[in-house]
Amino acid sequence: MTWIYTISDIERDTGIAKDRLRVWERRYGFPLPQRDDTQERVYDEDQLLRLRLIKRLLDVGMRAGRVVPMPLEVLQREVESVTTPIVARVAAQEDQALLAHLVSLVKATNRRALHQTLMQIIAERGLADAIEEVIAPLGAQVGEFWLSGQMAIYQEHLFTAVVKSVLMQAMEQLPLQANGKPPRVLLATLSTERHEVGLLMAESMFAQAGCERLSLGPSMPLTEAVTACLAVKPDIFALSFSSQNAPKEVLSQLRQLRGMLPPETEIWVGGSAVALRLIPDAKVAKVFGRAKDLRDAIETWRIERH
Amino acid sequence: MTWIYTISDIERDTGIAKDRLRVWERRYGFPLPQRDDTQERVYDEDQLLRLRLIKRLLDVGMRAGRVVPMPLEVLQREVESVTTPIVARVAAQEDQALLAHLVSLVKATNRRALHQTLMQIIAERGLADAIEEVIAPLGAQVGEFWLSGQMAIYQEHLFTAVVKSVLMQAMEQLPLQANGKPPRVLLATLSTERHEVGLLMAESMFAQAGCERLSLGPSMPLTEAVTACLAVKPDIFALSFSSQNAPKEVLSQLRQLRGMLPPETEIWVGGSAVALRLIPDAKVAKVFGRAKDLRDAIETWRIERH
DNA sequence: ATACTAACTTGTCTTAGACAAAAGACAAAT
DNA sequence: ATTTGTCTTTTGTCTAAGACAAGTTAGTAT
Repeated sequence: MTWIYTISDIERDTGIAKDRLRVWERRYGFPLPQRDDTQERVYDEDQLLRLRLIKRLLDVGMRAGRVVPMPLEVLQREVESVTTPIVARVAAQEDQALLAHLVSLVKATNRRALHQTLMQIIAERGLADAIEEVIAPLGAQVGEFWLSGQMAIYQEHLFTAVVKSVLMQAMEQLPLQANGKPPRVLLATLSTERHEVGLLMAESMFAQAGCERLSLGPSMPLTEAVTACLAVKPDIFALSFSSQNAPKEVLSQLRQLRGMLPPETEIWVGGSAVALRLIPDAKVAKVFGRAKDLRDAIETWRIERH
Repeated sequence: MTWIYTISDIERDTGIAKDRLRVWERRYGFPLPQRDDTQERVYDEDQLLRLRLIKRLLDVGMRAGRVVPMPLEVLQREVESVTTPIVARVAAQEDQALLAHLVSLVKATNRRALHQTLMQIIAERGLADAIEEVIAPLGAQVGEFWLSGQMAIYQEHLFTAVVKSVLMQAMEQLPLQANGKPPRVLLATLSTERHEVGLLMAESMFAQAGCERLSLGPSMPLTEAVTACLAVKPDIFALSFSSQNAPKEVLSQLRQLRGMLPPETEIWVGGSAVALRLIPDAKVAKVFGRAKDLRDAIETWRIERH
């Protein structure tokens, strides 16, 4: 069975806006969908696949004029060359076997075993190290497998669901007396963001450090995030942006936020969004590339402020 | 300081598509934004506020032509009159005080106390009863408070975050030997859906009943949900639709699903979406209005099939 | 009352042109 | 050799008004 898609379906699936799809068609000649009886665009499976790869390459900063007209094989080659080095350097040598095992559990949709194994790793290494050394690298690897078609989206979702459950459970099991120390942190993702795991990993790092934390969960409208921040008055407002976000949007939202929040509230951001590497001056927000940096930054904050 | 918004900001914040905003302007004369120096629409705080209320009334099934032109005061009155009766009938008399207390914890953004109290209630009543008697009614009440403006969105998010954590934790703590019984259930929400709590409550009910369950979490693209279903071959595919979904979309997605899935896979749906009340025949999907019905249905399924 | 048809509502699609912001290219200045 | 400034190209999103398919309501006939 082969499926067909409307322009809305494609937008929902790939995150590429309708206007953008139409203008690509006009300018680059791709995608050139069929039309139905009322002249409306009808896309096929192949086009969806290509568009997913295109989105991924745009997300890492390539330009539309170069990427959009590429045939499927070239796209696959490009994506591979972009992602392979990431996966390779993401985990320590000695954990590669463990990662392979965990990946196999995801592929077998073995929820129970995956959950147990991850909980055990957290028990052995501690929450922060488990995230840095195993969970984050595993997430990167699962993402790459999904992209290259070696893993179905539902398996990636399953993985995400298990990780969420594991992290929440692990945070609840942290010793209680460690909680409530400064800095006070408010966590959220803004409304364009659909990925919650990055935020949970950040929250876990704060929890491990004993910070007093309050997570609003995913998808807060910008204005509401500001309201929350003014009410809660945290020391730090922590945000997570996945690579699915348009760089433009990320920067504009961060600038708006910085303008609306009182200057004494620090903004810390993390995640895989490219835009974060482009934030020019630290006056807007403090950017974190790796979980480890977050741990150090909390230490530094405490030394400086207390 | 008063903020202004572009049409994109408004779309992001309210979830109303740009096309829709423009056509409302043309047809109903609202919102009539100012224009900037390049003739682009500039919305103000008041318009955003009105649009948020309008969206809520549309979500409960009112028609655009009636709602969109309403002035602010009328909108507020309408919202109030819609929500009050719902809250009144939602919980048993003897739990009203408890609910009021829990609401006060949400309003005080007291995450810790809320979490502890809910866990305690689950320990006393069991997961299923706690959901039916306390968590679901509380959710309804929080939703209505949010709707009527007595509670900020961030407080609703906070509540949601705590409930997610509580339910996940509670499910993990269920006795292991109770798991693995039929029916096998696959759970998901489709890609338009942003609300995860309804799904988690459903999952909890299945978990309490000892069903073998696999949750794909929120926001699965329709075609991927089908792929997952064909791979996992569950007895039941359970879906949750919140009221934020356009009724049109819900019905069309359910019809598509029913067409794509093998007939022996039952489709069970629940949630606050208005469209669910319109599903005419049980051939498309089995609809659940209350958590209790789900419990009964699992029993019935077991008797009929085993 | 019920069923059927007709009229109205409403959201989303269509077209093509315009333009601002970002990125790239390249020369001049430090 | 790097930085700085300017010019050009790229790219996404805005604009307009029209069309139409589903869904909803109203009206008529049975």
